[in-house]
Amino acid sequence: MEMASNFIKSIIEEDIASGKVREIVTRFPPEPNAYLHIGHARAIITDFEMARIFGGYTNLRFDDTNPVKEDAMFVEAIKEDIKWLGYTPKNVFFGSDYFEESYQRALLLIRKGLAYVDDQSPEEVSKHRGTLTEPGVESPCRNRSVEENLRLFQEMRDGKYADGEKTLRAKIDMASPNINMRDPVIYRILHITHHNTGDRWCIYPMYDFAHPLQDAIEGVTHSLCSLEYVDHRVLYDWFVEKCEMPHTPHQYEFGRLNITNTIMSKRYLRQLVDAKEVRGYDDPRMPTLVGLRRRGYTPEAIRTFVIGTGLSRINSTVSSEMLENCLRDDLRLKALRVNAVLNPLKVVIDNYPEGQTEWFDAPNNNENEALGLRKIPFEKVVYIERDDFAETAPDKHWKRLSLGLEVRLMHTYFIKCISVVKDQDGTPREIHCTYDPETKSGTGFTARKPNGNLHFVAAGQALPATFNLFEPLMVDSDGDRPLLERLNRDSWHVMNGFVEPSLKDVQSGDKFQFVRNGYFSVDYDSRPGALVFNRIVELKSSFK
RNA sequence: UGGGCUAUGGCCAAGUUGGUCAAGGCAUCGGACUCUGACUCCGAAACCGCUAGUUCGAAUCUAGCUAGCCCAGCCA
Repeated sequence: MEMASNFIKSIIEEDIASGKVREIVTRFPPEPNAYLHIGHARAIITDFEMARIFGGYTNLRFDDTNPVKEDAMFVEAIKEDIKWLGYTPKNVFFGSDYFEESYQRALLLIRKGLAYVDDQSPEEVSKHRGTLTEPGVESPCRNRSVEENLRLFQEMRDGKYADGEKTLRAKIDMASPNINMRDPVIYRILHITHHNTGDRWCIYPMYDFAHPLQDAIEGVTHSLCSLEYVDHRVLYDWFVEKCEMPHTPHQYEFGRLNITNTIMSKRYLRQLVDAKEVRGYDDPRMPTLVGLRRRGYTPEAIRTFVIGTGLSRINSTVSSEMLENCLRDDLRLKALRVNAVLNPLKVVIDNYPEGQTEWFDAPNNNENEALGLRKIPFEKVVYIERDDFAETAPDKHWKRLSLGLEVRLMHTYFIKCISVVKDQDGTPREIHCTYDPETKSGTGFTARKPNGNLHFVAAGQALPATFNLFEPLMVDSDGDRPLLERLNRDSWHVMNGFVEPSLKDVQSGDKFQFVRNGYFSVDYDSRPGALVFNRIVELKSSFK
């Protein structure tokens, strides 16, 4: 699937047409402090696709300028997720690779009288910043001499000051209506060991200063980010210009991607894990890439979803059904369509010989012959879904089994229900049927129409299996109450049933369509003899 | 009158030298087909946030208005 027309693509096309840029270079700059989720997928896919479409390339750059928040463990996880999505960065860099250069550029700013060391405490800085409607007040340190600033900044670097004691600030405009321009802090003191640079530095650049410099150093042409950075763009441009960067990157912003009934913020996801409301970041109900992967989502489905939802300057909330549809679409012709009974009801076929097993050919995918055939067994005792039987048909639209009605067990025979054995409470324990040898599949029998086609599993050949069915962790319609209050605590249902024998040797991650039910993926915990399947999505159904 | 951004059917989203019926996807509702109530195939809905202008003609131009989102971390 190709990306449709969107405003960023148009900008790039114009830039190429006008000769403004020759090769497109983008970057994906995650901060290594969390697992990636499907919201990030939009950024990743946009960054990589934009470069790919125009024959350029994309760098992966870990934005590790704040050692208090970051963790090397996420570096590998993020690399893995990007690879899984199908992308390969041209280079893998770290923001910390540019600490020395950033430092030199800060020095340049100081020499040009465009940066100064401030002695104010964080509280004072905050107080003097002003408000949305009132200008800020200038720091008493604002007009220090270049020499003094140079000396102080050197001392900051040398570790003479404690955390928070001093900062380096850009000298811009304390009265700017854009608060980002009110002398933003560009270096802060942090006596902490950095996962990459160890104890080499105790001053670290802020995002607003570091990011444009990193982009410029790498030769990024189009620096794509989300809408909340619109107000930072003027600062971005200011730093590139004032620091005299030899290359001028440009920032473009697009809206974030949200999905209905899906929690997407780092904070909430962490909360779910910490509160043990889910089994970890790779819980199949989580919107993290590791969670979606475990659930069984394919990278292709995620890519078509992201590309299909388009790109604009609106923070959009796309229906989760769209994502589900992308998964079905991806697996429709790829997945083997096999039989699984999640909630079994025993069916005894009275007139079928005891101990006999007949093997029938069944297409693995009736829309894709290339996937071939497999054998499925038929026997005297089989299982069907409990939902596929009702003692008396509820209405004329009922296309399943009932007393006196005849249905086809797919790829085998018609069976007719003649009696029901019930438990004390009235629930059917088993039902008795007869089969009609005349109706054998493949013989071209057309004398009667069955009242439906049911999937089944022959009892003697059935493999026991566990099925995990999922619901959203929360529902949007629950309003604005705190997350943990509107959590759906019954979002994971476990069913125990059977699958057909052809599934004996499935491997973790294998995907199937369980006929008339949905798409399933073999869970990581699945073992031969103890199969575990996760339902990725249900099949659509017009059954009411 | 702080600054910035946005506004096209239920949800996304094309469309910007003004002019064939305002793409497409998801969802929804009908119908056909079917050895999956799946798939597939037909059919159905918007006058483009509002108002007033410019024009033979505007979603596309102008003015005013309304609504939503973002910004006061030594976070990113």
